[in-house]
Amino acid sequence: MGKRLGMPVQKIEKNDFLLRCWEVFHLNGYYNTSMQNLAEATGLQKAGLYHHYPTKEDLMRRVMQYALDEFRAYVLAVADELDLPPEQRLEKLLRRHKKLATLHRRGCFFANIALETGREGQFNEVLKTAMTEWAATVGRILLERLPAEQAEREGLRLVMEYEGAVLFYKLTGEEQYLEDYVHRTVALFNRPAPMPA
Amino acid sequence: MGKRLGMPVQKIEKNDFLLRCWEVFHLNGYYNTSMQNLAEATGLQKAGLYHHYPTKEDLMRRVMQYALDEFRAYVLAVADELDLPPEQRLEKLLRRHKKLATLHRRGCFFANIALETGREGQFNEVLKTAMTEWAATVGRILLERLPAEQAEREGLRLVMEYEGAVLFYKLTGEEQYLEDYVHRTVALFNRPAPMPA
DNA sequence: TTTTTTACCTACCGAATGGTCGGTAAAAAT
DNA sequence: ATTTTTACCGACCATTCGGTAGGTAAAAAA
Repeated sequence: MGKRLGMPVQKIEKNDFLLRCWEVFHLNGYYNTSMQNLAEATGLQKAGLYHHYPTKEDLMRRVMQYALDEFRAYVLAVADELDLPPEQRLEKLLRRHKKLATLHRRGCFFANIALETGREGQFNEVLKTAMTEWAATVGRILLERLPAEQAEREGLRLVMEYEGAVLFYKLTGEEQYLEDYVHRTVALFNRPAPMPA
Repeated sequence: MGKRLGMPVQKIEKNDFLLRCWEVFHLNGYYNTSMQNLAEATGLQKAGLYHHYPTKEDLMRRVMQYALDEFRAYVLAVADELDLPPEQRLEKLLRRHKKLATLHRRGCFFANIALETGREGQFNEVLKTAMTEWAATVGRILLERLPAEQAEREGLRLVMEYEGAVLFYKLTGEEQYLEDYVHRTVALFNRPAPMPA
């Protein structure tokens, strides 16, 4: 697929490479992942990594961009499946995220890295983009059933609540926390919305 | 203050020691904190730390227990201030947690460590205790205004939403996320509770 | 007064860390 | 056919890592 030009035998496709790095970072966190770990996971040698990326931080930044792209394509894109009614779109979107979170029982990649690096951290820009975009996307779905201002607020609130649910899931291993979240969110949305002004 | 017996000149009080370690762990995370960092923060030498705690993991475990004790005494204890009406107790409790979260802009210590170490992590037991105890405490306050089952569910949900708000706060630095959370939570609680069955 | 116990230090260990250097081989460009 | 560009590797580097060994000094116990 898509051979790039001017290269001798490439051992691994770029997207495959980024995926494997993402898996390792997601599993171990940023600081607890070594370049050696990444080399083993991708089949390259450590120096091979440095040929493509000058530092670990740069590599991570690239991985985060990749994760954001995948997140958009796999989760957020559901919001544009306009053949479905908004309630079903919301549920489908939430279930996709749930599948990601439970994949290796690692929860939300962005939240993990955000809380690990945090305080004006090196990756805050991408992380901020991911989270706000997510909240905005949920808000956009809600817009079809709720007044504009309320939809936006509620989209943000739902994402917050979801991240909390993931935290409890990660701690306990109980998928029920996520399942309950999806249920009560969908239920909330299937009603005429008895929210306070 | 409480001199312990059978000791030569102690350089630092035990609680002061644990507090300083907690600060460092809270600021840098677990993996990104070295024993050297902790030594510098406490005024001891590295080997001095190992005299008191056999491994970094053991030390962290002790710090987490300390954090849990402080959390109980400073935040959760508010739930027992029965001279206040439950609404005010809830708000006071939330504001205390907010003060902790904004202290060094580091958010919730327990959530940070949970998401960093996670997957059947070394500290999950204490973390689970902290989080569920917190949710239960909020639920106990709500019990005075809501039916039992609903109070428990809502206590958990409020904690989840709070952790999500902290995540956004950490990413953006916007304290407003936390302030909004407190406002809408207290507002929600000051009404006759229009929750779905 | 001697012995024990404790708190802590200096100096060190092997392993792992992020990162560099100088190659090699193959495809592509000339 | 030659040169350039690229992907990658083995070996290495200084530093830091978690952790240990052996000692010193002082308070407490005997």
